[in-house]
Amino acid sequence: MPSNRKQHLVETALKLFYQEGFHSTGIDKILAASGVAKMTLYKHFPSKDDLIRAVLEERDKRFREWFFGRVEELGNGPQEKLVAVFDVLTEWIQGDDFRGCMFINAAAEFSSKNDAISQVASDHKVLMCEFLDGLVKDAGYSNPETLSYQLALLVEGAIVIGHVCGDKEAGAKAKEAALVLMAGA
Amino acid sequence: MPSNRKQHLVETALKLFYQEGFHSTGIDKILAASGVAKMTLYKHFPSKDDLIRAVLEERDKRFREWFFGRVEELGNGPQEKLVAVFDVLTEWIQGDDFRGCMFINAAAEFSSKNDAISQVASDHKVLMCEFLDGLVKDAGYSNPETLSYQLALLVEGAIVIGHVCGDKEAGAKAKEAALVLMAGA
DNA sequence: CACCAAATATACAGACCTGTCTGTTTAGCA
DNA sequence: TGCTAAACAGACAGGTCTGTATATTTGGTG
Repeated sequence: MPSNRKQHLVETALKLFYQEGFHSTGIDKILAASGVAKMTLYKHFPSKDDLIRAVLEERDKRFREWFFGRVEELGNGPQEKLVAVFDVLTEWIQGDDFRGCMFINAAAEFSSKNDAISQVASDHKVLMCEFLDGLVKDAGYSNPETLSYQLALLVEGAIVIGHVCGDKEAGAKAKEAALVLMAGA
Repeated sequence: MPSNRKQHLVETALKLFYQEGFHSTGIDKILAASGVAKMTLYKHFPSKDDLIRAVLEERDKRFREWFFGRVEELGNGPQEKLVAVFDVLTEWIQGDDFRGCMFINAAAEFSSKNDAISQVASDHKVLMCEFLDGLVKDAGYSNPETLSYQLALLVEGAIVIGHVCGDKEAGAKAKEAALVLMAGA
């Protein structure tokens, strides 16, 4: 095992940043939790910001992999997959470790002047929207961009209400709304 | 003028916390920007957390006052007011100083272990939902709770996408979706 | 075994942050 | 004018944070 230290650092930081936030999680806490030496961290990541960016990119990769994969598992046709999006969303929100969307949280913590981090957050949301857009197009709706954007609004709304208000039913309620919008489109 | 210092502190902190985040804004920055002495701050607020709570409570008060008032201005009947919600939302998102919802941002920055701050954020969202619920009931919809929750999802979704992706049209697009949901209810 | 690169422990610099302490100045009011 | 309470300036304590320097230990490979 060559340098799985780097991966291990990202892993640990991912968990801590998500659970406690970026500013609240100091480098030392990540080092203690991972059992890695400080010099090793700074060899792989020139600064904390670089580590944060790496963590966000990893999170984006994993989350989309999980989310998209789960949607494919649950839904058979394109129409069913579209509905499954909201079942997967519900699964996520109802999970014990749910603490909102890491990218929304990052955008909240880093003002827009931190372009690099804000950009990763924005990119993630764009990729999520594009996934929805693909499903809507596959399902053959007219005006697909309109519908997919509207479904994205519901997804983001459910994440926020699920997090801020702790409403575990936010995903299920978003699903109901989505069905209305899909029926009307 | 006796103790408008306290109010002035809240004012300055409100602006800085919203623009740059809570952790990124140090006490000293607030003092420098407001021209108030440190001892004065700590006389009125025992800790930074107390100041943050006071700021959030003030923000909640002002924001709802502005938002609700603006909705009343723009809409005549209950139905029109419901639509106006999304016009006011759009106004907000399109404003130059828009940096998302301060309560979503607070919830992101303070993990749920900080009960007091998370509670203020949750309370704010509940009050916003109740406002929507009142409008929906006035408009005479059946299943008002269902519709008002769905509209709330759209509102929160638009705030998030408007912030994270910088999409100034998020409010207008949420309005379209709202009209579909209202027509289907 | 010997070598070498990687990772380690640990101390430290320097910045910043919250919160306190001390003494001075201001401003309203009798 | 003189009293009083509030706000002031500014130094300081104590902690935490990021990032660096140094010297030691590990672990894989010839």
